[in-house]
Amino acid sequence: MAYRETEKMRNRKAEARKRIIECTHECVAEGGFRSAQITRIAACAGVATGTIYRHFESKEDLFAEIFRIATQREVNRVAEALATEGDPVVRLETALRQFAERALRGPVMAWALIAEPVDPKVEEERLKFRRAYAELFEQAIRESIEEDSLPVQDARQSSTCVVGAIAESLVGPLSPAQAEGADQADKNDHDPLVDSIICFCMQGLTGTRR
Amino acid sequence: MAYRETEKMRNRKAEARKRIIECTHECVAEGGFRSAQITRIAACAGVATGTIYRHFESKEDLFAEIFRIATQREVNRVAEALATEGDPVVRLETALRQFAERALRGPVMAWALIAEPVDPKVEEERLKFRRAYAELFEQAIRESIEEDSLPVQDARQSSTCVVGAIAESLVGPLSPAQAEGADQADKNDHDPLVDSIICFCMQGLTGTRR
DNA sequence: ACAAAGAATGAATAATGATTCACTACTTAT
DNA sequence: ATAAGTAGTGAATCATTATTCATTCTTTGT
Repeated sequence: MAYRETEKMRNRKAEARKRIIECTHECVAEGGFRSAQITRIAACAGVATGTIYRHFESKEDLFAEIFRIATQREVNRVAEALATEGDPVVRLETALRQFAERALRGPVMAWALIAEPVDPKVEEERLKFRRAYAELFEQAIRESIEEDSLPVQDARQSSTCVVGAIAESLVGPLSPAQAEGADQADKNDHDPLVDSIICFCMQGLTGTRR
Repeated sequence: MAYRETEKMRNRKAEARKRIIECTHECVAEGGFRSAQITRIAACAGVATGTIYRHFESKEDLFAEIFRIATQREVNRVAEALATEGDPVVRLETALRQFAERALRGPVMAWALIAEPVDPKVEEERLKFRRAYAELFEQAIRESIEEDSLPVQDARQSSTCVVGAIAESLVGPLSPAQAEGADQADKNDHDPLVDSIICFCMQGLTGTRR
């Protein structure tokens, strides 16, 4: 009875774990899950490959955790935008814009979260992610319909279309613009591209020219 | 000087090649490019793995060819629907419906063509595929704008949104419905799901309630 | 029937990348 | 200082697949 886990050790381990998570996030944001190999992540975090496995059961588990974290952040932003007071359609538009802007700011990560093929455990997280979005957008659409701010429609389906329209708009730019995309990252909040996407989506929802 | 390639042999080879192509198509339609391994394809086509390489330079080349063929078929259908006479907006709607129905009928193949990550040579084909669609839908949208049948908009962007809305609508059903999807394959031409997608898209394009 | 040429074969090889594990180094309590 | 226990290491292993190539089988012209 000599060694007993102490606070100091717990902290150190927690830090290592955090570092691994951050590096994985970084790798995924750079090239998607596909390019995030354990070896690369380990090197980036400054630990041995084996160390990864002291902190995570498997690559799948690690990825699932990354996914959960990244997703939570996105969903929270949208939820915030939807939680304000005022015209429900305006709130919806704001939330969609939020979503589109964030996605276009980090297209590789957005693609990884939305469409990149992943292993089952990660896919499971993705389903929760989708459900979370569905609940948010759908709910907002549904409320708007009840208030006669939107015409009657299949809220779930409309929500899907909206997410798809935005996703596709960024998958296109993905192959050529990957490198340059990072440059124009955080400067302008008023991209005409976003405007035209949002315009399409809002028209799709409202059936009203804007 | 004994053996000289004869007509009979040429035919036999051509048949083998065709069989390989068909089986590859089948495998891709079943589980995407990812699940189409050379061994599986060879087994399905009733030849040895090595034989595949007598007909195709590499897996990438084979896939590129499959992609080209499948794509050509899809694009042709849409082109046909767009080539008719009459109200350009109606033609557009018909073409979109065509596209959506076909995609939802074979969602795995559609996903493979639209969004599955693939090797560079295949990705190159995908770019051509995208360009072909862009040219079709965009052109139609552009013409409609000129005739004042559609409000002024970024035709390229709208086309992207439309493709995305449809694609996302089928990616959702993909994971759960894969198996059952095949069953309801070719029966009904009037799916309410398609209706609501098309409704959203047309409203997105026109800004008019329908 | 025979020999020359090509086609087909599939076991062996190569390449990639996740995971393990025998070992070392470090922490802690006595 | 020492022993007991834990964390970290990274080369070795395992698994998966594309690709090769020495060998066998077929076809063809004489």
